[in-house]
Amino acid sequence: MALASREVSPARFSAQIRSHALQTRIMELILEQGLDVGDALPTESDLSAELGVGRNTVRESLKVLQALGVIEIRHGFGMFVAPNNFSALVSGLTFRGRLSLRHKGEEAMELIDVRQALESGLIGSAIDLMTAEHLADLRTTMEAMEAAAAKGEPLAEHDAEFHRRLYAPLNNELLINLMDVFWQVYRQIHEALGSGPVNLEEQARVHWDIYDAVEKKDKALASERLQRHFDGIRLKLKDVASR
Amino acid sequence: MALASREVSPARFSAQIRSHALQTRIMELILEQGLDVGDALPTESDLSAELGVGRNTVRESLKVLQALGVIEIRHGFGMFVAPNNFSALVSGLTFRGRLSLRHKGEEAMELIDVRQALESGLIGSAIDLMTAEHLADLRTTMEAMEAAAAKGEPLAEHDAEFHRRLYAPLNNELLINLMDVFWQVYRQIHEALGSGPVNLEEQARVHWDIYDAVEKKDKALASERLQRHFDGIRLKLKDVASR
DNA sequence: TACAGGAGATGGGACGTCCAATGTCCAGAG
DNA sequence: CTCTGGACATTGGACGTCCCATCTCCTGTA
Repeated sequence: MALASREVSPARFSAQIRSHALQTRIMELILEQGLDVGDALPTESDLSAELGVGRNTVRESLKVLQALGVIEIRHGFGMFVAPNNFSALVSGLTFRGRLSLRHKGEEAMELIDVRQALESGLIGSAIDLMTAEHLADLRTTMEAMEAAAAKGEPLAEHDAEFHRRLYAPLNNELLINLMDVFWQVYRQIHEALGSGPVNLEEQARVHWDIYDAVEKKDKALASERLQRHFDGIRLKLKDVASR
Repeated sequence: MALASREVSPARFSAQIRSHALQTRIMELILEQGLDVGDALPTESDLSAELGVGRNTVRESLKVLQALGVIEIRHGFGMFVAPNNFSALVSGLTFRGRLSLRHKGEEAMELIDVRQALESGLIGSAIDLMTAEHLADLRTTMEAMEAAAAKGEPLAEHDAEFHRRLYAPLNNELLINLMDVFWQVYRQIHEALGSGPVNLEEQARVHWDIYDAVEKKDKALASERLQRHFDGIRLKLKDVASR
């Protein structure tokens, strides 16, 4: 990590800078005009005229903003300031992860590490803030997961829901979104590579263990069991990557 | 491959799905052809022909992939699989943060929460893995920060560098990138709102405190001081947002 | 050998044209 | 009067063409 300065030709990114500038101008325009989530943007033609660039160019920027979750584009209707949406990251990160799996799956593993750090780092606060209602929600999710496991259905959705609800007490939408992103990336990578044999009951049991620890408000135990959960995921990933 | 299911997509998001599909096709193409970081993609014209869509359309997708950090586009030369790059998230997150700051600054605060959770949750592992060399790097950064503070220069860069190096031992690039993103977003939001009076010496001192705890390998103390650091940031943000 | 500059390739961008999806609104049926 | 269906305007989606801007590489000259 000694290399502090990556060699960069000065003009090498001029084009990127220009197009990034256009995106920024559009965002500034939204902010300056006081538009809020759900409000409509000017039409493509208007923007094109207002910004003094061709419609194609403005469209490229708009597509980027859409991909970044800044705006929502609805064919035949208009463009609107988008509600919080991090699905953008999923594509990029998934690509990254899959690309890395060609080598040793390092990046995919890093992703799990970050997820683990976030979750086991925050479980304590989540337990502190957890109400009976939150706990009931969590239990409901677990029961659904168990039922799905018994029927041999995939647990993916229930798994995601469990983690979402586990941290709902923190009332931190950014966190939920981030964890969702990580989770989706993991799932997509796993899907793309074809999952090995999965033990649904085992999966459900691990989650029940976590739930029990949370119910008992035993932070240390919950944290440790989360760690175990992620260790399992890591192992699965390593197995897939080594093929 | 190219599935013939060109059936009607009556969904409200058919357009989004179509354009997302194109992006995915390009990424699949990269993965299938075994391209690695730095390798060149086909030219825009080739892609346009190969994918059976117009050049403008393919360009829109390519711009998105560029924004997502998947590819790097160099004017007059070609397009290449990009090295890890998270600058994309910065735009989206910054916009989000500024949008929310107009109201209550919730999301900016959430961002701090996530950062705090990540950092104070991972400081333990970082300390475990920290070598003498890492520590020396950290100290160098601190000395630079102190010098800057003495000269009345802004500490922003040194601050970022400190946090980067603090977690370098984990050898997790994704984590470093994420923290960088958060830091940049925070800084941009702060800039956009105009920062209040800052006490440079105080800022440097807080970081020295953290450094001392790390040097002593006192995980609990380091974690606590990190918490204090973020509490300070949170306070500053609240102050700015309330004006 | 070194440097300047041209050639060729490639992305950047602008229009213009037409297609497709969506919401609105009005006419006509009941 | 109410409801329904279709015409219509609006707006984004896509494509083709043309030309410009920029880069790398190679050639030729000093």
